Amino acid sequence: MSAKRLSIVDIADKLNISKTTVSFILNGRAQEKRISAELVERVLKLVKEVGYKPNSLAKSLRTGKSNTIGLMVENISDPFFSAIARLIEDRAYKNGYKIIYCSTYNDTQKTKELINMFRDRHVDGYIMSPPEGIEEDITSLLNDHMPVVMFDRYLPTVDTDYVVINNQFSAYNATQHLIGQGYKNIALITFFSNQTQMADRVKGYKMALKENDLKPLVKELPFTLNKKNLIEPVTSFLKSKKNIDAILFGTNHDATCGLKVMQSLGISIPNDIAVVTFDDSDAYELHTPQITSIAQPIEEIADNVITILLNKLDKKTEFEKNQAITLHTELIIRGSSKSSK
Amino acid sequence: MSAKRLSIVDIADKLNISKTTVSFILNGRAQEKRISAELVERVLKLVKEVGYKPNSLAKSLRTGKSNTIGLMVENISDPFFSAIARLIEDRAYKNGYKIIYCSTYNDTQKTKELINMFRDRHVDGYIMSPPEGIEEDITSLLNDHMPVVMFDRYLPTVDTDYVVINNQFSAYNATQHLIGQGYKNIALITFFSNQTQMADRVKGYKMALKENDLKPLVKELPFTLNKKNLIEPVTSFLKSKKNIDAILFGTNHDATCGLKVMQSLGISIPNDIAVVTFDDSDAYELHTPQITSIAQPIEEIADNVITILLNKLDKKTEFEKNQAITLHTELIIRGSSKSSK
DNA sequence: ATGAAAGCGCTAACAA
DNA sequence: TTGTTAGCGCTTTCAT
Repeated sequence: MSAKRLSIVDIADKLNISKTTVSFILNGRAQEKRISAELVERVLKLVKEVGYKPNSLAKSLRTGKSNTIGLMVENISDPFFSAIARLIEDRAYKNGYKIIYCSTYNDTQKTKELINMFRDRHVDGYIMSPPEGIEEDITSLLNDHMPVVMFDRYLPTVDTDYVVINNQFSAYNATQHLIGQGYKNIALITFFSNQTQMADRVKGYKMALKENDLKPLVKELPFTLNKKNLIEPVTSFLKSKKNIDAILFGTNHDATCGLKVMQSLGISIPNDIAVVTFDDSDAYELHTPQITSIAQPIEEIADNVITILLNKLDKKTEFEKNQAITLHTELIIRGSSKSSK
Repeated sequence: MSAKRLSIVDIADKLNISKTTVSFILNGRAQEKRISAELVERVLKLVKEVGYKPNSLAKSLRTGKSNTIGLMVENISDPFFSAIARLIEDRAYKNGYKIIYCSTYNDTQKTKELINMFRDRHVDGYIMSPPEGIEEDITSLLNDHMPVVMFDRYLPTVDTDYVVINNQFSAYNATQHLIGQGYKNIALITFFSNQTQMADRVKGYKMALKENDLKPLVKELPFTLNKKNLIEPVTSFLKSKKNIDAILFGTNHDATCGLKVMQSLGISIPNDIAVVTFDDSDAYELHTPQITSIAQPIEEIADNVITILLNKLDKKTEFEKNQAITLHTELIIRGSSKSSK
């Protein structure tokens, strides 16, 4: 067992032909090179017989193409990102691409290093939910003609393809819904960031309030992997703001934590406080009462992202206009935001 | 911008030395090769200045090492697996390894192909939660001296390292807990598989019942990504078995689905039916009542897995005994399994 | 219609 | 102490 791995030369030698010929045949250029059908057949047969597989490293070194996509998400263990990752992975593999992935944890420095690693490994394209402060690195990537597709958020000063949702309207719409149900003291609890998606959510929320002459109240949380770190700030916030009658959560992470706090404080939903959150999840459907959520079109997001990237990867002509795709969310109204008044 | 990427020769030329010297210095063999500290300094300075990065493909081609780990999980969007993936990824990157990952969906054929892809890409080691029927492929990997670490389950007929939990005892213990609370008609609802973890869970469940002269009732579900496919079988099962007073779910996937069905059927927990499930999750803590769960030691699992693999990767001497690590779960008793009698 | 040979960027045995 | 050189396995130009 474990015989030395065969190389293209071995194949060529066994058939007493040159490795060039084998290479042409294996790369589907037999026609073009007018290699006899008979020879093609023999080569293919032997290849199958001995289970020869070209060494992809050598191939990559030579061609400069690695058939690898670098996928950088905020956190692979977040349900939103892992769902997207799974769908992207599927399509990528089906198209002959492998995925190298990593989580950025919104850490700029870490992301810079990761980009370097990816670059170093000659990934053919990048998919990322970028943290702030890496505009330069991305620009440098683009200058090297690397395709980069962003999702969930984008960098306003960098011209790339991206796929996002209509964050501002989604937040606006959700807030209007709460207002329509008679709530007047609506807080927004969200992790703090200048990233576009967050900025837009805050904007939409404030706009709805303004239109109704209500006062915004935003509680910004730090970005943290550990929900435990959020318990304390959320608890003290809820304890100090007794007049809040509704909350909009900016992400599922924030909401899950917020719900736990409300549970432990004995706050009744929606009687004491109504709840709406970004991102849907089984947990919200199972919750009593069920939680109203702003559901992102996960499949559509993943689909658009990978389609755009595969397209760019296909064409030599990479001088197409970049695409900015904005998808729509669905406000799923459930018990947590029904008026109790 | 986007100047042609520098190679080691460029560095050597600029300094009028040979690329060998540069290579030695960059690989920390300057001492050993007694290269003058002064030269080392000059090289390092230039390298930093121009931002030279060795081409890792070329390096891999030459050394046969890719500094890549292949990670194959059942489904990256499952919270259990994505949590493990995140932790493994972290440690891997900290140790200079990248991760190529994929989801197997328990599909044997797909997994075979993926193993070939990984092998093709010269990953240095494998981490996987293996589906059934790939014993041969793994054996072949082992014969080629590739380190393979399994987790969540293992293949009884293949001698590899693996990290699992004490499934049988965990199921036994949970079932005993239900019995202790006075429940007598305890069903096990789980996705069907001959994989070790599932077989052991069923075994533990049955053993507890037998000890108490109770009758087992196992509802096997198909493996499916889409929870919708489980709704129907679970619903009809619950409708037809009116005398069930408690359920043990085999995975979080099954439980989440089961809870939805119970919700829609208006089954009260624990009054009508008590519930315990494998795998803990925020959703269960948020559920009303909170769901008793068998919590797996995620950090410990990930930690052991990656530690074992990194060790193997480090040593040239790979002829150490394989490790079989069995970790313990924690039965977190909550409202869903408290006696109502 | 097929082959020889150069070279992708790197490491390491061997020379000097 | 440093350099020469032969590959790793593949693609591709240029010959034949």
